[in-house]
Amino acid sequence: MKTVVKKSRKQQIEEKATTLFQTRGYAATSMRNLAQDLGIEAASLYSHIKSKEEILQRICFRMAEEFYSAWQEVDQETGGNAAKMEKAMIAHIKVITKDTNASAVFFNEWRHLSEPFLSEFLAMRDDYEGRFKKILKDGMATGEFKLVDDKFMMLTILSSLNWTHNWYKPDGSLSPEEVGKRLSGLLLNGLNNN
Amino acid sequence: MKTVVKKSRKQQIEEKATTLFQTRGYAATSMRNLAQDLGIEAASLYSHIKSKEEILQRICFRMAEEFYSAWQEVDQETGGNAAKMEKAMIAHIKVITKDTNASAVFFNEWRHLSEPFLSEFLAMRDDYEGRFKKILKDGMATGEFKLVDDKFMMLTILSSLNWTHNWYKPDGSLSPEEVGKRLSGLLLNGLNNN
DNA sequence: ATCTCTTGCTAACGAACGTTAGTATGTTTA
DNA sequence: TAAACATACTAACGTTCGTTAGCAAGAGAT
Repeated sequence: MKTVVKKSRKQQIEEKATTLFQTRGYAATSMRNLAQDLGIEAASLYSHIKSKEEILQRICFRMAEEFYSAWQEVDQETGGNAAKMEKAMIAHIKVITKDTNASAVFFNEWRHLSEPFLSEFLAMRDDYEGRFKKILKDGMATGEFKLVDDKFMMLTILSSLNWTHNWYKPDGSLSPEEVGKRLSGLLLNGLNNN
Repeated sequence: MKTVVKKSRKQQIEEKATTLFQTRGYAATSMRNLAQDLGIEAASLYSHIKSKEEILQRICFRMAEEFYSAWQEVDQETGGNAAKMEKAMIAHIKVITKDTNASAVFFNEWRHLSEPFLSEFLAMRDDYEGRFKKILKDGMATGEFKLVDDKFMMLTILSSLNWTHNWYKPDGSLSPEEVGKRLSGLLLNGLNNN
């Protein structure tokens, strides 16, 4: 026996929109496209949502929240900075892989947010990136890490992590943890066989 | 004395469009936006170009050509696969940093190409990615590289490289070569201090 | 002097856009 | 049973979109 949890219409709209925004992009997705995919008229959407941009806002800020709450796991790590970095990378990957469509929208479509949401979004991103930089700086101070430009390094790490939404398949052989471990192993120890 | 090379109007249009496509996205950039930035009327654009999409096509395929011709340098490398990989990464970074705006369009807006251009574009991308995978496979066969999933590794490398267009500033302190060397050093040897 | 090329204009086209108003119907709650 | 809510409709709004037609003026080439 399985219990069917009924999704609210608003949630259904958000999910279809996420898929559409991911494949066609926010600006190239029309409300009529979205309505058609749901089998209703475009005007009917407005019984459930306030505007097209509201959908984008909800997607972007929900993802931001998920990245933030996943970080709690990282703060509990008491080992060294290498261990902490690995935890951070795995936590980050877990969030991305849980919903690759929403992640794609989060990473690619945020620029279509209007003010003040855009500024708020960018401030959160800066803060989040700062957390990675802090681990790097701490690890360099203790000698765990090589001395590199922390911003450069942070961008390299995050770009590798953030790209996973483009190729990760939930039905594939790799679990999110496994992907995170491999990525951290790679970035921390390199490809060369020493 | 300096010689002023007069740019054709078509070229000027392409350059302004590149900047606009990069900041607002292709779909969210209107021909009236573009015309206004050039100080003319939207209809006047059509004395020089056939369509909005033609501009996107020219940007995308010009960049593709540049990535391909930069690869010649890589094929001349006679050292090991680690050296070859470094050459490939530097060549790739050089192309990106030469025009970060066009690179951004190339990486983010190609999906708005219509057929048959979209298929042609994707085929080229597959081929290009295959070249990186080949170096990885060869290097793993000779024992230079650790045994990893070559596709996974290729995606990680290219995502790190391709993100540079987002932060590289030509007037900064790092030359393209320097960026490429640091990135390859990082990915080949890792961050850990051994 | 004529022709062609470049460059730009005004006016307008049909289509698509996001959104609102007003209404109807069935379902849940009080 | 009545009120409230959820859901969807038709019709239409004002705006913007990419693009075309037709015309005009200046520059360079023959």
